[in-house]
Amino acid sequence: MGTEERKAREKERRRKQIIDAAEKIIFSKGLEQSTMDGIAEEAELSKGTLYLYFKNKTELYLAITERGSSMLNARFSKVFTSAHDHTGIELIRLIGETYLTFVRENPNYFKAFMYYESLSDVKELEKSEFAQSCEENRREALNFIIRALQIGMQDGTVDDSYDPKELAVVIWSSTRGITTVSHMKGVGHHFEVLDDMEIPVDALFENFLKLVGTGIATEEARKSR
Amino acid sequence: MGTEERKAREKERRRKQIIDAAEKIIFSKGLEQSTMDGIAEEAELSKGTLYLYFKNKTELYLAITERGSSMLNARFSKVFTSAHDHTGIELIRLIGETYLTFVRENPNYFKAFMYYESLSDVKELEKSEFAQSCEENRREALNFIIRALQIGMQDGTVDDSYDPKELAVVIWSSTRGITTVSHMKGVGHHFEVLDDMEIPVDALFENFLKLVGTGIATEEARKSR
DNA sequence: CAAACAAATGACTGATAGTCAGAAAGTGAC
DNA sequence: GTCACTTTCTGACTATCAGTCATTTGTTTG
Repeated sequence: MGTEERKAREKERRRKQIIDAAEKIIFSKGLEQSTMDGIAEEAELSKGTLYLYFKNKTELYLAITERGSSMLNARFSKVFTSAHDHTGIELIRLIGETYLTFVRENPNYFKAFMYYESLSDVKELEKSEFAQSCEENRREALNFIIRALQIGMQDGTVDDSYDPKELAVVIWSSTRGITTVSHMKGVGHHFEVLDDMEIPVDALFENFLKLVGTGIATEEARKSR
Repeated sequence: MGTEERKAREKERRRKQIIDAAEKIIFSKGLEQSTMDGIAEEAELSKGTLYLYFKNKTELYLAITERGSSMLNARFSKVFTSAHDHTGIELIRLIGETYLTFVRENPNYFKAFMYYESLSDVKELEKSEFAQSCEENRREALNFIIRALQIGMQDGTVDDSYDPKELAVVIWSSTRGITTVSHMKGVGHHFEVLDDMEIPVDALFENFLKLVGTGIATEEARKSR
């Protein structure tokens, strides 16, 4: 009998329903301004039920974060599956573009990422399945970059004097910095400097790609531009 | 009569006294776990008094953030005043090192920076003198980088095909990414990947510098390494 | 010294995260 | 169909804490 299965499925559906409601509320008002009562109402459930599915408010927000991070990874994955004839350095560029596009299209998920990274109650996080999954996604994302770099070192478009793992982390981190800034610019007040200087996000990203591109290119690749 | 002056001075002292207490409490327990009552007790004042000096809890934390950002800028400033015989690219390296060292020595201030950047209630921030000052500091920090780049373009250590302003923002942002990651590694749970891969923060930073160094170097500078 | 002003207090209020005893719904055996 | 049992859900309740404000305490000045 598939009762067990069905139960599990229904539990999943409830979970999704709650996350959906939470997203709707939190994405529109921000985490602080959102109440569990409000989310419960949106989900057409009582507050108590929310706590049957999520340990607390943070955990619920982490579920949203996890959803975002999985969406992002799915896009990274697509870069590899849908584009076979690219050089390593092109793949790196594509990954960067994918990231930036994601942040532009989903500023709220990125905000969730930022919140997640600002948490530091280690014990809380260690226990959370969602946080675990976020870490797993991060690991996977890094592997995409490592793969791209290795491809580049094979096809001669990436300087192989770097350790691919170390370089991957560097690229990942610095890209994260760029996306953070471009996110903040969208969100207002922050980084008025960019407006003062009249620097559009695109120019920022292009310069970053030029910098990274030049920085990791092989001698030959640099010359042939 | 210097009564007015003395009053102003005393007001400043109270302010400082409150920020000191807030720092002590918040740095030890984290923002969420800290209460205004607790801070008031530490400051040997009543809660009401806190609100005479700071509009709300966030504003008080912003004051701490501002303090941190000023400390950081003071260090940047020192790079320029205490080291005259450096090339542009060396200055860039020194600024990066200064930043990273600051984050290592003051993870709590950096955490405050991260919190600040996660805020997005624009109206709140626009009104805050502390947020304004943080933005001013950011502007100043960027100017240090721009100056270093211009020096480098003059002395031939930095590729002058970049726009110095744009490049400065790129360097600032990506460095921010690196420091964020190195901060997170210190704080635990986050970025276990780094441990798995056995990548120390120093290696990360060295690679980043190599990347940026190569990326912005002039043809000649690259050859002469 | 007393009136006027300024600074500080802490009891109070409102909001809300999180709990829990009990209601409602579902399940399955007879 | 109904009864005993399990699972899911509910919403009133509690504890906590940010922020307020009427009152008190301290200071200045004519």
